[in-house]
Amino acid sequence: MSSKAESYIYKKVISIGTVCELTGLSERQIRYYEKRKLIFPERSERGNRKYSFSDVEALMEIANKIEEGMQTSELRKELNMKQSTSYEHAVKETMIRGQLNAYFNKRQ
Amino acid sequence: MSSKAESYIYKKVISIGTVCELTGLSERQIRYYEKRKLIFPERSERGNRKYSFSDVEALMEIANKIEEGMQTSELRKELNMKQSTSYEHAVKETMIRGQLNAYFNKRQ
DNA sequence: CGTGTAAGGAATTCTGACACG
DNA sequence: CGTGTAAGGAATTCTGACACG
Repeated sequence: MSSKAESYIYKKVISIGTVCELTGLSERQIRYYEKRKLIFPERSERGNRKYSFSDVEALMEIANKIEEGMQTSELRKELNMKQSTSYEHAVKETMIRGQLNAYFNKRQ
Repeated sequence: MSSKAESYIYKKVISIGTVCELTGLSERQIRYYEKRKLIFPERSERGNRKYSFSDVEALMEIANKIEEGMQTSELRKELNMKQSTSYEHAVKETMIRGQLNAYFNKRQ
């Protein structure tokens, strides 16, 4: 009754001020990393940015990498790679599933 | 690297406006249930209420019970019962652990 | 490139109170 | 008892810009 396995991790409910407290970053920094397409907050009706816990984690990793001298463009490339990799995985899975379906459809 | 098992469910990071959206309740209602000691938000430095996902779930249950005609005083009693029950459990566990410790200490 | 800051406006949140019932 | 509302102030958030480098 009180525990649904909805992933609260991805729910965008945290406002920028709270994200600042959680990450130690400034609003300026957080908005800049958004501009560089490293994070993707949602917007409330009024237009206020809303972040998830997942975003907060991502921001802390970004902050570390930046401190180490990495540039946002490089971080952006990393992100693209991760995404294309999981995209390829998805494609592979879809293909296999297609083969399985074809197989079973023949037998039905 | 990106998944820590911290319970985000209990982290107080959601502001009252967002809680309104998530629960469908008014700010007035949410503050009133706090006054009746049914929920316990934290406060930011400035004094703004911060809620957890757990609070949001609790509020939705409260809202249901209220709709069914239950009063906040009754809900408060329910809460006391739940808490005293888990308190009793904790006491029992502590006692058993004490016996175990006593047992092993003797043998050392 | 990454970040600080002052600027001005619009929405947010807070509290205590009047109101109905 | 539970909730709506107008009131006034204080903090929040937003955007675009100037700045340094």
